[in-house]
Order: sequence, then C-alpha cells, then structure tokens
Amino acid sequence: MWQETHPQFWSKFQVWEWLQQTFDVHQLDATCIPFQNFDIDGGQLCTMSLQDFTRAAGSMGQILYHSLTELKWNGHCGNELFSPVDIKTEIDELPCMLNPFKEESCFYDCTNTDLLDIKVPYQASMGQSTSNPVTQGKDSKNQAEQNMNKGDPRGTHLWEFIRDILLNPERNPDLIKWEDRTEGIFRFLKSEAVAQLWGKKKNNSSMTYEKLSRAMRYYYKREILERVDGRRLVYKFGRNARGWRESDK
DNA sequence: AGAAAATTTCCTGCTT
DNA sequence: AAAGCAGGAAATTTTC
Repeated sequence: MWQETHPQFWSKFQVWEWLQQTFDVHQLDATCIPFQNFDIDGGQLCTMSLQDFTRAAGSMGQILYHSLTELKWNGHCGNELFSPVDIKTEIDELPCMLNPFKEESCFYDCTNTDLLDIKVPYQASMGQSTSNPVTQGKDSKNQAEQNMNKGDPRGTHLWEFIRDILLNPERNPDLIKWEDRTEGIFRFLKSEAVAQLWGKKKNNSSMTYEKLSRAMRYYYKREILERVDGRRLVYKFGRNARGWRESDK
C-alpha cells in the first residue's frame, strides 16, 4: 500500500489512495476537489510545488502539499493519527541531540544528513499488479495548465529547502530557527551544516554557506526573501515566498 | 534543441 | 583576523 512506499514511486492509483485517505483524515469532502487533476504518478506528484497543489486543488492544496511533504521527509505522516508523537521518539535518538548547546560549531558531519534525504528503503515494485486504476485517461492535461504564469519552474528550490527545514524542526534540530514566526524571520544557527545538506541534496559536496548565501541574496530581487540588515545569518521571507506561514499549515 | 531560470563559482570591497 | 554581507560577472545545471 502507498503508506509503505515512498511517494516518488507511487502509481497513479496510489496517488489517488493517498488523496482519499488525506481527505478522510481531515474530514473533508473529497468530492469537492477534482481528482482528474491528479491523474499523475508519484514521480510527478513529488515535483509539484505548493502553488501547483493550490492550482490543482484550491484551498485543499495546502493540506495536500503538507501531507506529501511530511511523507517525503518522514516516510510516513501524521495522517493516520492526528498526533505526530511517534515521530518524537525517533528523534530523541539523534546523535546530535547530545550537543544542543553549541551553535555554529564544528559538527556539520555530526548532523545526520540522511535525515534530510528522501528515504528510499522500499521497492517501487511490490504487489502492485492489482493496483492499476481503470482510469488511465490521458494525463499531462493538468501539467499543462500550470504553465500559465511566466516561467515558474516547480520543484524544490533553495528557498523551499530552507522553508522545509523550518517547518520540520522535529527532524532537524537547531539548523535554522525562527526569529519571528509570524513575520517570517529566521536565522541560520549552523550555516555550514545547512550548506552541507543543501549540497547533499544537489549532489554537490563542495557547497558552502558562502555560495549558498549568494543564492539567497538573489532572492531579494525576486522578493522571495527580504533583507534584514544588521543581523548576521538572518533572513526574512518575502511576498513571493509561499507556504511558510502558520496559517498556511 | 534552445532559451530562460536558478543556482554555483569566484571575486573584490566593506562591515562587524 | 575571521566570518558575513553585497553584488557583478561568468559558468553550469535544471526546466520548460
């Protein structure tokens, strides 16, 4: 079942199962969103940004996006149960929790970088023989309707990566911390560690905070980030950054 | 396949 | 002195 497979490998049918389950858990009426917009497999699903979800499912998009993000990160989500308590126990065993006081010290490699990676412990091929939807229309329709705005490539960009760390503090202790949650102001606590993780995600082992921060500065012009001067390692989400507010959750 | 985006890399100069 | 911050320029990679 889809719960045991990474979203990346879901079939279209499994995507639908996930949709249904998510709506059930949140007591939402699944009939109010266009399932046709999700006639895609897990691989495609995972490339969808928050905006994509919003376009595809309106206000439900937020919920779906966060549910999926959770799954991508944790290998499971708090969907089945409302409480994420079970996640905690797993975190308490992190080696870097032993050093909660050091800031910006020498432990980037102590940070278990595997946590950020999408776990792929499962096989894409399971007993899926029976899980084929009878509904294989032609997809690619919904993907097309996303090309409305000027080039707005989806996928996970640096700012989204940063945001997701902020949104999942349980799994990534003390890498980046909110300074002002409602204003969207945050600060890097372990700048080099974050850079290492970013580099790992991009398969670039030579990433540094120096270079990462250059990319961050480019966001100012696009208003994805706002400048916070006078404060080292502090940034603020701008009007074009989506999905970081509590109310978005 | 070509071009636009989004970084990545490098660098000089300033600030804290 | 060390670590950040500012951006320009150019090279690369990723997307569309």
